[in-house]
Amino acid sequence: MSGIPVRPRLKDIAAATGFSTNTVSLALRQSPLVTEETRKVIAEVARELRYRPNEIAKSLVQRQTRSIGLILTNILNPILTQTAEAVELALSRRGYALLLATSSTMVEQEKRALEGFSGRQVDGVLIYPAHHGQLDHIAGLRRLGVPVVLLATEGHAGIDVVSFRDREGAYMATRHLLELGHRRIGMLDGGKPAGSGEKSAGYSQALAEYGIALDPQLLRPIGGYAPGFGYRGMDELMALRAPPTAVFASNDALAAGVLDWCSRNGRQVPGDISVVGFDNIELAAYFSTPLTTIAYDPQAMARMAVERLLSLIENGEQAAGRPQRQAVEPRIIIRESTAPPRAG
Amino acid sequence: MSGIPVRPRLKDIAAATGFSTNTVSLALRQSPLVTEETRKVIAEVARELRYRPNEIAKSLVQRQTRSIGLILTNILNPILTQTAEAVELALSRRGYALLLATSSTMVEQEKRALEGFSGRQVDGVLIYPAHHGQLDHIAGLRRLGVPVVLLATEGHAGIDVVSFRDREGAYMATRHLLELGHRRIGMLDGGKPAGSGEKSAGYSQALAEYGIALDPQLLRPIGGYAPGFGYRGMDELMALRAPPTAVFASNDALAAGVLDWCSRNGRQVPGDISVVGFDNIELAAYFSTPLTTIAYDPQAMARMAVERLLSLIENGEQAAGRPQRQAVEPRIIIRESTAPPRAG
DNA sequence: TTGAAAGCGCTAACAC
DNA sequence: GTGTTAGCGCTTTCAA
Repeated sequence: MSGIPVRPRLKDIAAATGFSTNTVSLALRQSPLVTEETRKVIAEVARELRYRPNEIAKSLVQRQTRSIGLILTNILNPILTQTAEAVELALSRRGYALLLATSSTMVEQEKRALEGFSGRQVDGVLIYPAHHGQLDHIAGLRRLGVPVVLLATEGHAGIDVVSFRDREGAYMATRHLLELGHRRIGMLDGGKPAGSGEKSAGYSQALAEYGIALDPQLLRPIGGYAPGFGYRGMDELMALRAPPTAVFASNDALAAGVLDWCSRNGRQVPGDISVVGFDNIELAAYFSTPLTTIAYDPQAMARMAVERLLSLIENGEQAAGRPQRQAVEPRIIIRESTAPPRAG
Repeated sequence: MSGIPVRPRLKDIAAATGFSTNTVSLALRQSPLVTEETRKVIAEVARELRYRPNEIAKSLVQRQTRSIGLILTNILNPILTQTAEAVELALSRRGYALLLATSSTMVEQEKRALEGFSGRQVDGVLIYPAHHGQLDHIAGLRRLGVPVVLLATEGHAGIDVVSFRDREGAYMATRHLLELGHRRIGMLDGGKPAGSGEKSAGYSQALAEYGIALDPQLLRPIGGYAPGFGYRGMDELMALRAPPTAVFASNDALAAGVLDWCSRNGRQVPGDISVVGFDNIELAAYFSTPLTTIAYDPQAMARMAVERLLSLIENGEQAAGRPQRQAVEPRIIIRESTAPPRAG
């Protein structure tokens, strides 16, 4: 019977072929320094032994792991899921491995994940930060020589960023409703640090351009992005003395809750109430009323971010000059959930 | 100004404190062999230098990386997304890092990912296989000494598995429709190797128990899981001479397409047609008609799988005895999309 | 209680 | 063309 299935090392191939480990190493890496013939012999034995190089050992000497770390707040958000998938694809195409961690939107957990990555010597980090206000620990990583690219709504001094313009997206959504003639427009903001978000800023900006004063009762922080929050938000919004004729929900799941509220309370969409979502999840086109929403291209975003990160890694980070900011533009997808308000 | 921000090594701390690298290593790992006092001195300097151990070097000598690899077919499937998230959580709690790869349901890509993991010396692998029929390369890994746990519908000789019973879930869905009185029940099967799946087996079994012959026209492989496939599947199904009174869609996205077809073609759900989905995605409760569907607990599944994998890793794999099979039971969530067929 | 030496599996520099 | 030597940053004997 054959030997114990221990992982063979270069040394084992060397012993079996009579060459030195160095020659074996060279041969296996297709070095032109090695004869065609020796290479064949060595390759053959390597195959027989099922040799697989130990990347850990390689990493130690080469001081690079060909792995990058990705930190997301959570993977459940469809936009982040798509981003993760696209990042993985782009990375594996380039021969990089992906280490994944989640922060649960907590800076402490984010820090821990970052330290873990750093200890594991990742060549770079892609991060969707837990809080846009607290980026210093990330900048610190960067200063330590680890290339970092932010996936975020805003930038930060000293760090590269690929941003999806939440603010502009929200602006487009609100503006669309304004152009249809709506003047009382509610917004359901699922963001955690309530109201502080980019989306509410875009909403406010659009209103301001139309000379409409911001009614704080219409801008509701609801504390979460699940459909149930949207449903409850509608309860509040529609209980107002002057309820809105249109609602901008800060993501599509919320909008699903809004649509559900409408159908359970006998309101037509878009007849009685117009609804705009955010994210353009796959199912948005299949809601009870196909949803008008804001779309990004998370794939494009992921590609840009990976591209930039790998260039920072491979062309020397500092050499790449000052931090670069790129953005993917949102666009509005108009479906059937928006229409002019009922006359009168 | 302070020095260059190079990553300090044990040696640097040794030089700074006057102790040997060995003592520093011991001290930093809280060895009782080292004096309280020396430990303090060393810890202090380590802090000042912002020392972080190089896990790669540690891995090389300890022959373990404290990382595990997770291979999924894709992350977009909500069930897999939830699984990935739960796996990440469970793992990070235990101090393990997660390497993530996707196979795109292609065995070749799966093999490549597996080799990548193996080269990177992961301590174990969790895998949702691309094809249940082709598991030999995975068993091979296992034989190489790498602990593996399958996330799958079926088991395989020689590999541990945590299975979600697709077959049983489909059986429950179909049985529910039969109990309501439906006798012509269509099934839309999104699975890739058409019709070969566990779900269609469960469907057939339920029919058989009711003495209903399988009508091949009613069991439609549709080639994908996106809502559009469900829509087109309905086009076919309802064009039959004897169309079904109920439809079992093999996932919830498909069911969304089915509901859409019904609303666009003037059929009431559940009045004219009953619909059952599969997966119980968050939005299923918010579809135009809240969807009756089959639910798992992906979190429980992930926990079981991680638990088992870590026990294989930490208690010595072979020692753990013969491969263990565990399963999470599906359950049916009855909402508003199913009802008895119209009389006559 | 601390230090010296060896070695994890590999690549890189330099001989020959 | 191929072999020898050293060393990546750490842990692990084994001495002292």
